[in-house]
Amino acid sequence: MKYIEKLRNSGLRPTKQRLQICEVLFNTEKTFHFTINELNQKIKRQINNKISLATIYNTVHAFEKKGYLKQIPINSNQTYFDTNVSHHHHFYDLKDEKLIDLENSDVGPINILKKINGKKIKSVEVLVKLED
Amino acid sequence: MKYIEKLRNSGLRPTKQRLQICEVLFNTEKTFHFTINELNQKIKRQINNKISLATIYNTVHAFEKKGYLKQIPINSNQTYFDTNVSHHHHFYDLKDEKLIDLENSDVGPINILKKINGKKIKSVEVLVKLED
DNA sequence: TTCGTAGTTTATAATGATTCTAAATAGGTG
DNA sequence: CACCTATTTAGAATCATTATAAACTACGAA
Repeated sequence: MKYIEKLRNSGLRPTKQRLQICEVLFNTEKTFHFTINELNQKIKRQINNKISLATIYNTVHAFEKKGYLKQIPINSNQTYFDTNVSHHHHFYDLKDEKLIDLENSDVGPINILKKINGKKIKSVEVLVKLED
Repeated sequence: MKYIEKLRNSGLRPTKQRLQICEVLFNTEKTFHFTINELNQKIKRQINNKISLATIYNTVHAFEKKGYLKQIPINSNQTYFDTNVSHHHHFYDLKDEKLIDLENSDVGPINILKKINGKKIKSVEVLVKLED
């Protein structure tokens, strides 16, 4: 299994549940956006197996801490995650409530002119809201 | 009262509660960021009067719909609002969990090169995460 | 291989923000 | 004033997320 090393290298034991979640999240050409609830549905369908919601929350948060997933800053009642952890941005379609990737190369360079004393910039994220 | 017309013009009846909330939100030099919970505390202190939480939620959402308040896109368990409705951006201090305004003029022009068919750009918001 | 221990998983309860409900109250118009 | 509708309210309901505590598992050491 190709995910065993990945997990071990981050200090996460490669358990059955984590490997199955890896399959669902990373064993695909495309990256995608999801909520915990959507992921739960996808696991049930794809792995044909139920993993406890608590485990899914734990695992997603562990993966996020290790940099395998990114949280997307958006106002929603649910938290959105992204399997694309490269530096990029998002469109948010207000009508369809859908996220669309906006690659870094599709946004001109962003220059933050203001500095905050004693703080470093960790990330710069752009959210472009779309309407019809 | 200077807020009566403002409310009436948006089709909102100028009730005692709404006027008091206006006082707390807009009767100040400075704009600020708040959660519903923080607003509730501020009302209790400043107006020395309790307004039902349901009313505060209703009013804040009504004001947001009318463009008197803006929701700030950020991942938090609580929703943040901003009394500064001009086009601007935010720093988010990850350690202190505090928002700081980033004026439009402090960010170079942002050029979105990708277009989505049939959709117009409604807003472009930048979130700059800060660490120590 | 077996053991021991710390890491994981799980069902379920708890939490906390937000929304809903239904009854009481208040604005505004005739 | 009289009426009708918008608004307020306390409290219940909802829903995502987190905590709990018991059962289970990975894995290094003996």
